[in-house]
Amino acid sequence: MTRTREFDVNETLDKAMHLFWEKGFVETSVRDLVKHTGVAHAGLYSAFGDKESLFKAAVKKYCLKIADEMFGVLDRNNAGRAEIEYVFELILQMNKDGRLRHGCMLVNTAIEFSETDDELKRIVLGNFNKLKKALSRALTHAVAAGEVRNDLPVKRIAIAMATTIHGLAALSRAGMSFSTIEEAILAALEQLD
Amino acid sequence: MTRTREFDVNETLDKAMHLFWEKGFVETSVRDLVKHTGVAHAGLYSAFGDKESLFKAAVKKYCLKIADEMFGVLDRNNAGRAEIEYVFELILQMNKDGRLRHGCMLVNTAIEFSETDDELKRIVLGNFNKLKKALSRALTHAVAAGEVRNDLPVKRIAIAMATTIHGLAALSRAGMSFSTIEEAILAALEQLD
DNA sequence: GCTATAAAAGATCAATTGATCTTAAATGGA
DNA sequence: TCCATTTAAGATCAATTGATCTTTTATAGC
Repeated sequence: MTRTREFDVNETLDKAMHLFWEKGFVETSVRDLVKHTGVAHAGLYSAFGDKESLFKAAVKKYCLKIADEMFGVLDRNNAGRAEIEYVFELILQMNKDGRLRHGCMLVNTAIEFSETDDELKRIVLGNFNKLKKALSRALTHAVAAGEVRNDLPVKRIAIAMATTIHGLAALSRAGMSFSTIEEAILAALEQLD
Repeated sequence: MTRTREFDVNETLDKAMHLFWEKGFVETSVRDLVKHTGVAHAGLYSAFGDKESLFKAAVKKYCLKIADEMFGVLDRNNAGRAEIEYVFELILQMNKDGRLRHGCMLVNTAIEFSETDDELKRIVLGNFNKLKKALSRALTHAVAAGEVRNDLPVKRIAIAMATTIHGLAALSRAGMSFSTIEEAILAALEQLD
C-alpha cells in the first residue's frame, strides 16, 4: 500500500558512520551525509530522525561492528596471552593498512562530545571499561596458565593496556609513524614478562 | 598620535587559549571569544588576524605555557628518574585539581585538525617527539645512574610513556575516574623496575 | 485502473557563522 | 585647540547550517 524504501538502512548507517568517523559531528553537514550516502535529506530524516540521532546510531554501530571486531576475541571462553597479542597485532595491522587512519571513533567522540553529551560520555566510558574487563579476564587466564609473569598486577596492567590503546588511537589519527606505533605496542606486550 | 589599545594582548590570548582548549575550534564562535575575553570583535581581528590565526597563536601559547610547565623539568641538565616521577605525579595532581579536565589541547587539536591542517599536525607531532626525546634523555641518565633496571630499552619505554601520557589526556577529557588514571600512571612507572 | 500512502527530490526556512563595514571615541603631536 | 590616526562598538554581510515544507513519483490493496 506504500512505496518501498529504495535505500538499505543498514548500509546507509554504515556509510554515515564512516563519514562521522573521519570528520566528526560538527564538521559533517547534512549535505555531506546526503552526498556521501546517496540518500536524500528527507530519507535520512525519516529513517534516523535528526542529525544527532543519526550520529548516536552511528556510534552504537561502531561499537558493535568495529570495536567488537577488534576486541571481541578477548571475550572467548579461555582467552589468554595469545588473544591479547592478537589484539595488538591487529592494531598494528590496521595501522599499516589504513583502517585506523582516522583513529578510533569513540576516542574522537570523547574529545568532541564527552563534556557536552552525557549519553555519548557514558558510551565512551562504558567501552573503555568493557575493554579493561576483557583484558583483565584474559590476563587472569594468562597468569593461571603461566603464560606471563606470575606476580603480574592484573587490574593495573589491564588499565595500562587500555590506556595505551586509547593513546595509540589518538596518535594514529595524528599521523604518527608506523615504527613509533610499533614500539609502543612492543613495550605494552613486554610488560607481561 | 594614536589611541592606545585598552586590552592586554597576552592576557587576551591566554583567555582565548583556555576557551579553545575547552571547546575546540569549530565549537568556539567569534562571539564566544568576544564574550569570554571581553575584547570587541574588531579588537581581536586587528590584534590576531582571523579566527584561525588566533587559534594557532593559542596552540603555540599552550605549547610554551602548559606543555613546558608540565615537561620542562625533563630538560634539566641531569634529569633522571626523579624528574620522570615528578612529571607523572604532576599529571596526577592536575587531574585531581581539575587542570586536565579538558584534556590536553594538543591531543584535542590532533583529533580535530591533524587531517585537515598540516601546520597544526606538525605542531602536534613535533611536541610528541619533543616529549619522547626528553623522556629518552632522562631515561638514559637514569640507566647510567642505576636508578632503573639496567637492561631498560630506553627509546621504547620513552615512546610507551609518551603514548600513555597522550592516552591519559584523552581519558581525562572523557571524565575517567581518578583511580583509573592513577593505576595507569603506576603501571607506567613500574616499567622502570 | 484507481486511490491512499509514503518515499524521493530539492526548494526553502530561520538561525548562526566568520568576516567586514560604519560610526563614534580616544589619543598625542603640531 | 585641532586633526590625523587608531581603537572600540556593534550593525551588517554573504555563506552555511540543520530542519521543514512542497511537489512529484512509486507502491500495493481494492
